[in-house]
Amino acid sequence: MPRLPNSNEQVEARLNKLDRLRESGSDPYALTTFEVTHVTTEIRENFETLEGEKVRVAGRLMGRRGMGKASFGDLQDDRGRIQLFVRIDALGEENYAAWLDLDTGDLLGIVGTVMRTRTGEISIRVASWTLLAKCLRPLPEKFHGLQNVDLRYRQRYLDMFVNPDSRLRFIQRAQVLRQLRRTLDEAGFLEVETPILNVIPGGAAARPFVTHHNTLDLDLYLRIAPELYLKRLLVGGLTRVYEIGRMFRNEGISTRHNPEFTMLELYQAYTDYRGMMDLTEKLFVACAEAVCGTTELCWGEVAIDLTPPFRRVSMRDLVLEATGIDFYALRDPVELAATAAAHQVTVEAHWGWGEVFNAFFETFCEPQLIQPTFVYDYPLAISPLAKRKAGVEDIVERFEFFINGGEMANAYSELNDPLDQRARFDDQLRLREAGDEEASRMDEDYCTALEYAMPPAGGLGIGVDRLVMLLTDAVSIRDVLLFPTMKPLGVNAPDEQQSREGSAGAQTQPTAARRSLDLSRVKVEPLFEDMVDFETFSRSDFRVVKVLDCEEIPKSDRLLKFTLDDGSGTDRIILSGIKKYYRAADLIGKTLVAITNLPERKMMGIPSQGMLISAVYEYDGGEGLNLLILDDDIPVGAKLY
RNA sequence: GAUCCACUAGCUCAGUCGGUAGAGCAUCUGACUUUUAAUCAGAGGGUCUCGGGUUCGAGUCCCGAGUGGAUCACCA
Repeated sequence: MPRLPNSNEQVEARLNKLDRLRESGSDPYALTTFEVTHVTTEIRENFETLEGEKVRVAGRLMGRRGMGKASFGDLQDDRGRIQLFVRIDALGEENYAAWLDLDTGDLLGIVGTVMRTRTGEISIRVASWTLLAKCLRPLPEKFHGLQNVDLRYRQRYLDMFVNPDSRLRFIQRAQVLRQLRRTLDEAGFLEVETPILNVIPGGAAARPFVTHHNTLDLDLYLRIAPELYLKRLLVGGLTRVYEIGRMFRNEGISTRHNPEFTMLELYQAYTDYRGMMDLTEKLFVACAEAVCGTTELCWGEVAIDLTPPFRRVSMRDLVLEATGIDFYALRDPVELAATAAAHQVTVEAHWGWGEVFNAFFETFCEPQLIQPTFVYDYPLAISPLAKRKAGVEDIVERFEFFINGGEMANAYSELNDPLDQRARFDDQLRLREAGDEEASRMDEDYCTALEYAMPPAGGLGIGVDRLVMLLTDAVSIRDVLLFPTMKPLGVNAPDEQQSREGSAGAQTQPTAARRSLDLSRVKVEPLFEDMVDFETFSRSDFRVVKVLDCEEIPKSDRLLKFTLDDGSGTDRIILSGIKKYYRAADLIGKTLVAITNLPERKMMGIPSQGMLISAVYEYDGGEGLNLLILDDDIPVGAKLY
């Protein structure tokens, strides 16, 4: 019987070593401290002064090369590796034997002197060592590391100590965050924190995650953007604010999207989107120099040159250049539709000029924006929080910043006209009512804030994960997230969670129908080929009914007797042959569907007034059946069409 | 959500035409007092992701499921 799940002979061998250690009185998990005087990289960098000196280092044993009465090992700490040199005559026979019993992955404290080997490798001659924690599982292959991307994400801790690139990437991520803060702090910005739990998710067009506060009995949303809170702070008198934090959007996952991601948003009073372009340049250059030491980068197959100034071009000019169409001169709806059709741009029914203009940009221009490019002057229709551009109808002062065909930043001259803002929210509400789930919601308090006057300001949002991807040459956003969102495996899988909750007592249904089915074993009846006309169909009266009482018919092994409320005020009795699928008591109070205008029929001497509707199918050779159980909110007597 | 691809030992990967499951690293045993992807000799280790089907016989062919990856859609 293995002592650990997912055990194997290698795990057992390590467990046996653990047993021997404990029997000999040294518990490898008992130590609490170890004094460390140096890290590995320091020793290598300062070898001249440290040679022959005593050092104390700690880390993980990664490689071992035994030579009989002497042996080598590689000790890895958070900065790098250093070689250990161990000799039997330094440790004594017993202690040397214990050293040989160590495994790769074990965490060690080392005391020794700095030396250089015959081949020139800077090493530590081990005088004594301590096992700080025993590693019970074998390490991935030492040369190739951990390649399986699934395992790298699910077991990031393994990935991090086995693949140096991975560890480096997260160190660089921290450098990016530090540099963003440093640059903004030096420019007089104040870092603030605004709520993640929002009553109204605003500031972007995205589907939110919903959660619930029990005490307030209130549905709350995880923020999709901090924008509306940060701009309230401008009203409050702060002139330069920023927030770096996690946003949550309930949307697809891709190499550039994760449901939770990190965004930098900042607002600066008394400037506009041109000021934000300058600041974007400054931030990108500062981060590139801090992390890469240069502004000439490589991202996958492409060379990216971040040397300022970055290209600035209007959306109008880009589309004109790519397609020959001047959207500023294409205001007629009929002409617009014809142009879209001619260019095979798919248009949705409710789209106006702005949406079509944007679709042209996205289709014909966006993928070509490889080198850093500010695209400015966006359609008003897709920018409900941005200020109108003077002199051009339906255009706002907004830019998006692109690198390698992807959006890296988004900025506006912020809309501070309270009446216009209110009208824009109203427009969004109309879209929402028309079914656009991502249209903004009205934020009454935000409108009120604007009524107290918000200074003219520029606002900027930067996708921090994408910036880190660029600076660390990562192809997938998951490579720059420590723990990217994954579907759970094993005990945490959704199916298992359900069955656990079920066995906890809340769900008592014993039926075969409730368990999850192996769909490959389900067979259903072929669809009918004979058609029924609508009139015939609509003469069948399907009604929502509630089970007032349900009892088993004593002498029948199939029948249950239902007393039903069908909304008519008179109880309806229906007998149904589903006893082997459901227990009578479990069905009391359920909301079901019955057909109520069938001729009365006696079963076991009792008249049955209709049929309850079930789903039937063949499962594994036998019959499968599920009664249609509806949401209890549906009113009794409601007619089904 | 759609399409394509992957899943074989702890890890990295082979596996031919459908015919007894392979290597390297790792592990275990032995040799070796300056190696560094140490070396040398030997041994053990497999629910071929899961469930069906075809077949005398399936890692291999077919169907379904799971997880992951890529592309597309979505993400103004």
